[in-house]
Amino acid sequence: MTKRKSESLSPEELRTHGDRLFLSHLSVDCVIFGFHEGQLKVLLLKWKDGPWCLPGGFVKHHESVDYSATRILKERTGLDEIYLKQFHAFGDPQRERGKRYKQGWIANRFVTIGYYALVEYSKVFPQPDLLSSECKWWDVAAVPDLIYDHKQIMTTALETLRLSLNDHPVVYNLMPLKFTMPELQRLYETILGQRLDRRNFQKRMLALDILVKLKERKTGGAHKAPFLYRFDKKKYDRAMKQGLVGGW
Amino acid sequence: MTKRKSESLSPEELRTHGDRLFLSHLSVDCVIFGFHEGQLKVLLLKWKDGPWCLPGGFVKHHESVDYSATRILKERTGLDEIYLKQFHAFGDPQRERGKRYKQGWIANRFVTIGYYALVEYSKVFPQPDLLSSECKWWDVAAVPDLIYDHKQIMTTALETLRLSLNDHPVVYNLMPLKFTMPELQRLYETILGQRLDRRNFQKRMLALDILVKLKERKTGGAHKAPFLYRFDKKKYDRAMKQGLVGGW
DNA sequence: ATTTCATTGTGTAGGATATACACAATAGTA
DNA sequence: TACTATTGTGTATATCCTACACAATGAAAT
Repeated sequence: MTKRKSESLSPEELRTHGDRLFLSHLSVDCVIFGFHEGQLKVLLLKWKDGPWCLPGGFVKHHESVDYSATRILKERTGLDEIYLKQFHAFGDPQRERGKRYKQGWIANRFVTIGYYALVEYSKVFPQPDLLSSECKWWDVAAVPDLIYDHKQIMTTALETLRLSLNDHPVVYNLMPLKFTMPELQRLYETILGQRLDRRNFQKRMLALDILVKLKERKTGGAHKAPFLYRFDKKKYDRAMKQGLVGGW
Repeated sequence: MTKRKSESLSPEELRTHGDRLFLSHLSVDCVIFGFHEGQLKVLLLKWKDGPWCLPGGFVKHHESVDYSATRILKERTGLDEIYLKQFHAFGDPQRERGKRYKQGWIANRFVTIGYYALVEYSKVFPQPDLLSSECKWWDVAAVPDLIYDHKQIMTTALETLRLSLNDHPVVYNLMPLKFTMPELQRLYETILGQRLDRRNFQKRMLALDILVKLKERKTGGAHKAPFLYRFDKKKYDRAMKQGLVGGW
């Protein structure tokens, strides 16, 4: 095994001899969530002349899988230091049925490891990769047909996010620096797929003791100006570590 | 690619040419939990002339990863139809440092997918595999040094189990058909690593509405004979599906 | 300038749930 | 027969969750 390999492959080389650079049979797919104008969004790629799919990639020979996910994320969004969490591996041999490539390395069976990312919408500049013609945000509620089992991967990611909301206030990573309580509530509601009581929501959020109420209000809206809040990063980090309730 | 391959390999063939039967770079490890005499147990293998490790194996070319885990479990415990859950993939390139094999297929880097299983102790007849000399239960609190990152894999499994206890009454799979409330409490306590109040525990368990109190008592103990309980499978299954509390 | 209206800010009462704690009953043992 | 560790059951309190009401406000409509 040579010590160093070419650090990049052409699309053609990838198809035929991806194993020069990457582990065989293993891929990574990222479900990248954002939040904008009251809607939960997910970042999708469109293959040249083909279907939509999740941004994904492969694992280099001497690279950790976590790092692969980070790298893919960086390539697609330009973002570093993102909240990124592995949530499930998808290992059905039929998961890629209908694959377009019948030959070469790329035609192999791939087990894919799913990660979801929470990013601040406004900071992202979507970038298609070499095999793609488009890279853009979609409303979670309105994603088109996706390739292979990518729809299921997305659904599982959302499900995981929804559950983790119970014990971890992960939404920090989706919100801008300053935000109003109604905006935060909208985010919870889209993730949970359920309306929440405005007053109880506020009480619950404040009880977490991770928010700071600012003096400013958000003006420009057509009604009473809501206060702005920001996260108290220290308290937020502590809450993330400890978990929220416990149950036992 | 030939359609059918030999369904088994000798240990030597596995070392040198495992890829005839298995996917490269991918393995499965199982953390098999049991409960006996008030202690949470985990099933470990000992390599011939080597360290202890988790029961694991590889993924056949046309087999789902879930099935691989099921197969490995069956081989080690003789059990079918077991509660088995994927919990994390471990993909650090350094995770197998100190590997004994320097050559051949087995020397490759492996990303491993962790599953944990909950089994009824009394039904298990531990069986070593071809590479192992021993297969036996260890107290979770007293497992020896394990190979590679297997200790961390076990810890992560336990952590996952502990958290899932909050929303799913998974212990069904660890208990015998009939059991007493103190026995059930002992199980919760060992999983959680924490003492619980006897009276509140009972109330909480009964409130789940998944237990049936039997007329019989467990005799033979040195004190007041406790009642026996069993799970109401229907209600239990419903509780497993729905989750327990919700939070939101 | 005044009214309108959707929205925000804040509080309270009631119910459900969790926690802390006490005493009687009992099966084997001394 | 008394003793002891354990089990069965209940209650009072605090805490949390849920449902709901009313005043304040800022832009838009009149």
